[in-house]
Amino acid sequence: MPTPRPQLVQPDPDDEGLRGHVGYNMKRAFHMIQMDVNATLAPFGLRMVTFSALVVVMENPGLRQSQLAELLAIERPNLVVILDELEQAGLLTRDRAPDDRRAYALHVTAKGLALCEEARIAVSAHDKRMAEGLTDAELDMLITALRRIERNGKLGRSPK
Amino acid sequence: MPTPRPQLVQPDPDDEGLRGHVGYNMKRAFHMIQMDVNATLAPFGLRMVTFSALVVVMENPGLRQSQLAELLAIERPNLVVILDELEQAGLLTRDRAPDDRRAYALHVTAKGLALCEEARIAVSAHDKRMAEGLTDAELDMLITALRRIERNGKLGRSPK
DNA sequence: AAATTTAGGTATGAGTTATAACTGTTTTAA
DNA sequence: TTAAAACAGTTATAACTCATACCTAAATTT
Repeated sequence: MPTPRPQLVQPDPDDEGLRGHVGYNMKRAFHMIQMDVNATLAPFGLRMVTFSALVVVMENPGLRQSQLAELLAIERPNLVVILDELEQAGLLTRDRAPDDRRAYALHVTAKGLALCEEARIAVSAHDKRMAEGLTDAELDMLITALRRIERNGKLGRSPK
Repeated sequence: MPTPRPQLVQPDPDDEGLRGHVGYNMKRAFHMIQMDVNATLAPFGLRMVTFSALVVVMENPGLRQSQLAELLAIERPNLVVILDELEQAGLLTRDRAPDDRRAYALHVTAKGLALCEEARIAVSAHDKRMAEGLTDAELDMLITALRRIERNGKLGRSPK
């Protein structure tokens, strides 16, 4: 008696088989964060990357584009349009570097500084929202673990 | 005396101003994981999504496409090409559901099962590699935190 | 029986990331 | 002191992911 192929086995299907993998959970969590942070930054005319660039330039005035690309782990060609966006919005300037006529020294404008401060408050609120239910210690450990994973990934790829 | 604008302030520029935000750290960590897991799965002809789909179908035989899309948080249109890929590779089948002529019941083939088991071992090795330096307890907490964030994001968006 | 909903699919557009190659400038070396 | 190499920024482009609108066939509702 050939048993017919079962069509519906699980009464309540689930993805628990994947939940043990870090990558799967992180992909889903990151997707949520990305949605939320972009919605948070939209009123400021910013995206996650442009916000990141703005903060780093603000805290490292005079930075070169290549340095910024290196810090943010972004390819230089992609950074160009990001800076175009920020420059056009009047949030930062590309000043020619006096000692190297190839390079630009990046500076945040007063307008950029003000917007960045406001956006930062909004992002911090977003952080708090997304981390609801986690203790401060758990949050610290989360960030430590994420940095550890990033570092492990770097070590694995191209020891340079 | 008008002071000239400083061009290089930080001797060693950094992105510490962003490191306090969960999203920034997660983006970078996830990027590393994605690189590594895709490199890990490439020899099997799989990507992160196709692997995920394969595992979930394997553990929930007879699943409908819409159920799979729901479980993986993927839009139905995007799932189509993923299943095309897996079906063409002979790893799973789309069997017409006897009780509903619109629907397909998904099943993993013997070939798919074998490949999936092997790929899983490779992915587990990848997990271990990426989590090096974290204790089991820390890893558990990381996953718990990620699921918490995912859930917080879901609650925030579309209460449905 | 007509209207609505559902399952799967097609087509398409937006957004992100990566690569190759180019211009102009600086540095290194012959 | 030129010639070669390296570097800063840019352009163009391709691959991949994700989302939306719309279509068909079949089921369900009214």
